[in-house]
Amino acid sequence: MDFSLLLTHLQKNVQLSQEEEQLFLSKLQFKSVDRKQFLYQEGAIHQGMSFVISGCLRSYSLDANGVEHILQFAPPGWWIADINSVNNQIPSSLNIDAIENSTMFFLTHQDREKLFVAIPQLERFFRILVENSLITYQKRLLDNMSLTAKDRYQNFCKLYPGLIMELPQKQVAAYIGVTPEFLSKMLNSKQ
Amino acid sequence: MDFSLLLTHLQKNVQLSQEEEQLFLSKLQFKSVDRKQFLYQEGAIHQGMSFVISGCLRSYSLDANGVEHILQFAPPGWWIADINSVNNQIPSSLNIDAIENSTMFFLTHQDREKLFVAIPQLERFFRILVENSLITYQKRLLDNMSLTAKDRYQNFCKLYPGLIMELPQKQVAAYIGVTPEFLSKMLNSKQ
DNA sequence: CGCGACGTTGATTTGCCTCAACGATTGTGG
DNA sequence: CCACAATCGTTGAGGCAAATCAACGTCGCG
Repeated sequence: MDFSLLLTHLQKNVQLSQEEEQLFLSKLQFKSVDRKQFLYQEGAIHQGMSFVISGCLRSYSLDANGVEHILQFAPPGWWIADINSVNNQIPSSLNIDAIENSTMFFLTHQDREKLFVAIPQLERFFRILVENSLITYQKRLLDNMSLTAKDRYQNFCKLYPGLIMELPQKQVAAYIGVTPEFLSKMLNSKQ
Repeated sequence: MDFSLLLTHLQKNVQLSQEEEQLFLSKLQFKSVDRKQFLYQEGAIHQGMSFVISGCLRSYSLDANGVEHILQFAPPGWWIADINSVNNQIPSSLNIDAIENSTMFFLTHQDREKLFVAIPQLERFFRILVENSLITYQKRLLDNMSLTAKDRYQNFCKLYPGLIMELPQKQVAAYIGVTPEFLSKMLNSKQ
């Protein structure tokens, strides 16, 4: 099992002792999800969060008309979860599925709570993680309120520079908040 | 100095010893900001976060055309800050000002960091706080992508039930992401 | 009182959506 | 290995939600 990606990520933010590190890693469950398969679906109570090792996951909701709106992509090195469902143990309004065949480390809510008691620094790690996440969502919300679709597309290209190549256009459209048709016209119109 | 609102808020999430509680409170600076005055402006490096005791603050950005987009209202019992500027000590892209004459407890980034070392449970408190905040921003983002202005308005009424009464309509418009003119027409059209 | 901020209303415009049709590509089973 | 279905991107015609611009009434406040 290759923990190097996760450990690098961890050590960038906090320092754990050998024992703490081992305890943390021991709680992780390896999972793999094939392309187009769900990790969790809307309506289910999601049991934990995933740290993606390979492939790519996404979380999205379906609106009243059945249209997908993508909240997040999770390429390797990213965490993904429906925090609301996991933390409060309530049915999720999100779907999480794999865009490509993917592998991940999975941490249940219960295990995470136990780890927080045993390893206070881990709580610090997740606080930092979530604060950074909050910053990006606040920025994205303001961008959605103030920018045109074209500008949001360019922002997307910067945020996920590697991803833009290998992602179907309709996924990008569902992320920046336009229809696939409109994105197509936008990209093919001069200027 | 009346800490009761803050202490209630704190005790709902974590248990601190008497000494820890005192240490925490000792780091808070009382501030008051008059109506229409800034706590911090765009371009400045924001120094900390505020817990509102009375009145109401707001954070917002100005877009390329000078239009305001409101990220958050903070009535009594709410925290407000530009986390990105505070955490990373970079110039803010947000303004924070007072809608009404307001009072608050102010906690600097430096003091908060010191407190996290002395009181691990406080790090837990803020992790929980930020996770809940993240949940609401994720929901708001999805709402912005999938709902009509009318539905967003109704959501707003639920989220800030007391506030809707005393808030100028144009502030509500700047929060839900429509022009004041359109909100006016929306509210005055039957159905 | 008079000014400035706010809400209202109307005419017009526009960014983006809807629906529909049609190639191109992919992948899958016979 | 080919045939067919499914998925995706493209393009066009038309429609709608919301923006823009402008004018005007009202109110609170210095």
